[in-house]
Amino acid sequence: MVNQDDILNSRHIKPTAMRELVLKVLSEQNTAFSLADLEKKFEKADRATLYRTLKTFEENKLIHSIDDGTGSVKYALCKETCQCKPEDLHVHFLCTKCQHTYCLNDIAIPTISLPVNFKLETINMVVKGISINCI
Amino acid sequence: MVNQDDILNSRHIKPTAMRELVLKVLSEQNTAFSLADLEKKFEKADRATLYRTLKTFEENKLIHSIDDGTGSVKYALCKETCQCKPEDLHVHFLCTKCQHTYCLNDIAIPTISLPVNFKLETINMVVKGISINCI
DNA sequence: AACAACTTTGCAACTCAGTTGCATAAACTT
DNA sequence: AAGTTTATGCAACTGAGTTGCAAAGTTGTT
Repeated sequence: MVNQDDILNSRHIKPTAMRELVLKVLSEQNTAFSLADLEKKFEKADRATLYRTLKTFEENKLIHSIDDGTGSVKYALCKETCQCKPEDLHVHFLCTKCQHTYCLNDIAIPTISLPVNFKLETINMVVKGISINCI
Repeated sequence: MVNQDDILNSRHIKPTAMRELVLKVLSEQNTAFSLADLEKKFEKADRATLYRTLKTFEENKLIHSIDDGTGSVKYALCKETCQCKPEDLHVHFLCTKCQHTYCLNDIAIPTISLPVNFKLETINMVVKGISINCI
């Protein structure tokens, strides 16, 4: 098993106790995680600290954020090699019943040919529907 | 020119003075419009009324909503024939400089082959980058 | 035209996600 | 160990979205 500190260091994030705990929780999830979800896991931690921890992780590409339209931004761990460039991006799936958001890591976002007057930077693609667990 | 009331009636929305005004403003835009944008256009109208007007329009598929990740949902007129089914959907473009969101009506959302355990209902696809007007 | 029934509007208030300032605590530097 | 930088905790605020309720407007019936 890979050491949490190694992961943090490899992304140039100083490993603090708080950050190790947050990383641990994130790596135990199989669906994306909101700030509110995270708060529930840490009865005694401060919302602002968790918020800034997520921001730090995101800035350093340890996690990526997903805007799934539920009103709260969710986060999920990036793959080790991820640089969050367009070619690294994948599709996300939001279950409209349980509100869980899944990373479909194996489904790359299709290439789009934009009109010439638009220059692409990134793409957010969220498929919504029902996950079989919820039928 | 098509009559506002005819448009409202064709979507089974009772034409009131307020709704005609909102529809008029919406049809004059070439980018998607948020509730806050709408408020600015009507110094004296109430936010809740505008909010409910947009909701009514959306429920009746006169407009569609776009979650572009800016934190405020935007709205744009549907094409006459639109029923907001997956095959009616198009890609949206958010300019990260001016925050305007464009409907790319001619770019349909590509078909995705989902894992068998997910049943598709709808897709939100937002391409982000710079519009040439903003360079 | 007058009445009742229903719909829309305006006002006020509230929720919740996200965010920031500031003081304290912890970690790092020499 | 002293001083500098960085992270954390608390409090407070912003802004989008939303709801309850009463007043105003609309529609249908006689």
